[in-house]
Amino acid sequence: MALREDIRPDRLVALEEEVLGLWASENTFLRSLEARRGARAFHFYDGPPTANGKPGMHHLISRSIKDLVCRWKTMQGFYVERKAGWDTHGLPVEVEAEKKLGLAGKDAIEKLGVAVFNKACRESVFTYLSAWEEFTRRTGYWVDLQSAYITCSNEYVESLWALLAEFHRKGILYKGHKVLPYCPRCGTPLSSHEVGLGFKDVQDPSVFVRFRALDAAGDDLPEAFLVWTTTPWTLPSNVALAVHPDVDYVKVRLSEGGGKTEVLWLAQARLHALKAKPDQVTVLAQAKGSDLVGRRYRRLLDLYDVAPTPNAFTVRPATFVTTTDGTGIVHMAPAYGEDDAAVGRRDGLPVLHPVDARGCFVPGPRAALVAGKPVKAADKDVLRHLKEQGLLFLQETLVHSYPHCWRCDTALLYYARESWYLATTKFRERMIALNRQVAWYPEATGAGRFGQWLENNVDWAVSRDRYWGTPLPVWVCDGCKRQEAVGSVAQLHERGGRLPEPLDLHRPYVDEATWACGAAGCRGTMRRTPEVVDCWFDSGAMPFAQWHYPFENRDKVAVGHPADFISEGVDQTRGWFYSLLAVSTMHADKPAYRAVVSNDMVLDAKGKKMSKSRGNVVDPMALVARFGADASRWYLLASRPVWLPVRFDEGELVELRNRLFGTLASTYAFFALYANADGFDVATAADASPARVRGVLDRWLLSRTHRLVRDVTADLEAFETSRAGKRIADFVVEDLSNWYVRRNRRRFWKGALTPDKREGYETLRTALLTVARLMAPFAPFLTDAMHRALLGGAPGADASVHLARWPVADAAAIDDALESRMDALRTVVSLGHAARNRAGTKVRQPLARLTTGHADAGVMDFLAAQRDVVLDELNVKTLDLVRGFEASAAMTASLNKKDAARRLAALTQPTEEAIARLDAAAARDLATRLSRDGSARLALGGGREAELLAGDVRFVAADVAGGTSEFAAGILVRLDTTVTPELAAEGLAREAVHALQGLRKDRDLKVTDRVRVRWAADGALAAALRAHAAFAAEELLAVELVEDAVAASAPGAAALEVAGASLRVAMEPVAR
RNA sequence: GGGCGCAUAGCUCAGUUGGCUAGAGCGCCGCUCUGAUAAGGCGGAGGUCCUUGGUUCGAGUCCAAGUGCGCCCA
Repeated sequence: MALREDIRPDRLVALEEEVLGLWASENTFLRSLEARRGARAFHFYDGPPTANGKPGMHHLISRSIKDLVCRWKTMQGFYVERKAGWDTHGLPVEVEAEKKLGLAGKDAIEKLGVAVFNKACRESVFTYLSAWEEFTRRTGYWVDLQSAYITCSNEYVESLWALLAEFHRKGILYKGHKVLPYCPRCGTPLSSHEVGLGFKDVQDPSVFVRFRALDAAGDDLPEAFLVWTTTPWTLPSNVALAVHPDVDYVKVRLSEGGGKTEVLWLAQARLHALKAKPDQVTVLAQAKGSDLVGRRYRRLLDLYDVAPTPNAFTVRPATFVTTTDGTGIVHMAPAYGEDDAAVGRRDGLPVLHPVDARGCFVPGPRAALVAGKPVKAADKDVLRHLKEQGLLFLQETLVHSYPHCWRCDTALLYYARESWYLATTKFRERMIALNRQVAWYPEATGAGRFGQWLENNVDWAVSRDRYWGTPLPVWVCDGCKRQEAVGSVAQLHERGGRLPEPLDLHRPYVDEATWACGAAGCRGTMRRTPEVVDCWFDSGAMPFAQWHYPFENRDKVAVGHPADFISEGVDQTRGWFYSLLAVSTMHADKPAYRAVVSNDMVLDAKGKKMSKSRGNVVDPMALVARFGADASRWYLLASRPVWLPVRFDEGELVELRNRLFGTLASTYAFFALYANADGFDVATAADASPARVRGVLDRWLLSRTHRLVRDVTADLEAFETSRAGKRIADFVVEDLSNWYVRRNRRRFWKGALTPDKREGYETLRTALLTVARLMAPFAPFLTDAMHRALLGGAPGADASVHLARWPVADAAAIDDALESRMDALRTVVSLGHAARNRAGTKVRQPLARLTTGHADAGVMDFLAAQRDVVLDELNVKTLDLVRGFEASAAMTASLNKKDAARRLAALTQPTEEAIARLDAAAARDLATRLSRDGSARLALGGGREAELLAGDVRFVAADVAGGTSEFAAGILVRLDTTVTPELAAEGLAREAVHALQGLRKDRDLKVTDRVRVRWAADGALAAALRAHAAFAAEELLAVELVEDAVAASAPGAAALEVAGASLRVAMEPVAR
């Protein structure tokens, strides 16, 4: 069966469409799964994208990684289930719906009705569903969309309820306070995204305040804690101080002018904050922060009542305290700082929040100082008061970046609000331990960014005061405040909660389910707390919820959790990567994944983030339509490690398509063309192996192929996709195309299908098949077309590369010696070209002699055996191999530091200098001694001496003689550039053949077409053609080549110019 | 402001445990080859390996500080 010949560089995109058609009609993806059913599973979790935005480049890169790994593992024999998912809840969906409905703010939503609003949210969720489906199909991302999990489905929500109810039962889910950025003018909290829009440099007070220390009995001590703040208005709400437990603190006596002294505590590293001269400061005592924990102090400002708790107005430990500014002692107001609130929750501190929704202090019996004032305006009143009380140590101003409302430019305040939390801090040590079991790529993200984040873990604020999300399944009694978590629809029904049909586990329907509290003496009603769940909880729970666990599929979760592999962008570090780990740790005390690859961003060519406002967004579908999914995927996977940012540059994509995919396709096309011409039938071809193949070039290519298999497999095991990709590209371009095929052109072109030629075809076919398999996970389209063709093009899907097994390297096929000898041969050829170039002699002009030599006997023998390759490549008549030839050149020597330096150590540099000083004769003498004795001593001066071994010194030709010699890599080449009349005639004949080949090409003759040629010329050209008629006829596939007068009107007539002379020809194809 | 990462030729990137006389591809200039190729070959121009200091016989590589950029967080 003939090989198809239309796999060509110019048809790459068309081939992709064709392959997509095959996959659709043959169900190749499902077949690839079926073929592995029952095999060992490789578990993969797909992070859910949200379908109410269009797919972008960042989706293409992370999906390319996922697809690569899943296809590769499938080829390795694993069963890799790929269940898709859709993220459907959350604020972005609500904002979209608000826009669509023309609503502004929560009041408008409530007025319209939550039912109508959530209906709009649900409808908007899949706005771009078809775009996503087409993106998935066209880019070759193999994922099961049919069984995709959808986070807003009743089943999914019910699974979340089960988890949340479990957490509530275990005491992990609780109600507390959360500090949110809040605009006092607009009266609304802002999301972190909105906060990011409004940072401005502002001038704020920077003040140091004395907190008077008390002893255990509550009596004043003659010392104070020195504390720094930029928000004096929060001082009335102070309830504790914080120190870092591991930081060194000192108690110092500070002498001011006039014999005044005072005693202060602060961090040793912050002593300079006192702005005192060294002789004014005496250290009285030293303590770790942990030693100070529990110390009491006198309340700074007693403006508002507060219910004291045991830890109130004491020193607390907190690792967020730094010594980069301030005093290392931090004032804590849990109502106004998230760090403060976290410590407050941990240590049971009261929350003092005397500020109203407009940002003004509330009235109070002792609060005249600030009551009714906007908080920022109260700063100066607070400071004046502290100064009067002698509590203000130092007052300055500071310019720093502070968030402002992006709408009205008001400085934001951080306010405490009620919120539900997951007590992740209780699991911090477990999460850290479990994270250590995870293989992170790159490693630094796991240990660094993620590890640090875990170290500083705070409880997860898991509720949102919104509408479109998983309803928090906690019902609270409006009488006795008793809480009940509901873990399933059935439980809800058991309690008497009723839900309207059809079932929809969302607001407002779930809110309608109520029942009598029933607690002793309570006549209250159980009502659902109105919050919905942070959508990160949705995605973090997907290992369980995607299977409607624990209601169904317990067995699947038992074996499929944790996943073997997940991958997303690095921006998910604190998103999905965290929520997965947190939920898995709390529920199952397991990590959620064993290996995670986090890719970096796709930036524009200038290194700027792609954004709509900048107008530099690249549409992945447009890219794929122009350059193909193969090239686009390869570019993202292999242009650099995926965990570095990509600067997307179209020019590089063009280069990649041309160099790698163009070369591969044309290598295939070359094979198909000649194999078909010879009637070589791939369907009956055997796989080539070194044991079967006699040709050196064939054995060499197979050695390179097996080495490639070995190295690429190792690269992929380490998720080093770029390393693997570069190896493959180098192999395809350098080894396969630029050497093997180039060297085999004549072998395949000439003559009939000899056994040797068959071996060549089989070798090339094996190499192409292997490369197709190695490349298939990266570039699934072209490789599949090639693979099917190379297996004979028989109908049926089994020939798909995606059903093939990943190649296994045969160590016995890897021949180091052969490969290094071939390198030497290629060096000889390369040097020969350089010599010709320098001499200004075209390769078409034959030359008589090339002389070369090499110290290694194996290389010499190889060069002798392969002399025809050299002669052909360089168009010379004879190759002289001279042993020791390189020694005849004038030489300089240099120290091979890599090998010698470790042994020579401190003598390295003197030795290097001594060797560099050797003249040509001394260098040759050293070379002689080293090659004869294997070692030599070299005097270094100063009575020192270096012992050198044979490999320690490199010898380099110092002086290349004229334009005829070249030297590199231990090989010297000398070219005899004399052109005798005979050689000139042959050169001329070749010029004529070249011109006639051009004519064949111009006439669109097939490579295999025979021709009949008549020609006429004068002088040297005529003589040359007569002398080399047989050669010319063979090259031209001329059945007849006769010298005869050619009339311009003759059929197939043309006038050519050859080396300045005129050649008239008539060329006609011969009907076969 | 904090954490993490990155910084090597005009561009994109290699550079493994320190041994470098710093490489590749593209682009540029010159020459050349070609009946597989959107290619290939040979040569050339182009580098304070971000800066400063340190460790070492020796630093692109290790350490410290700084600068710039990116991401995440505040």
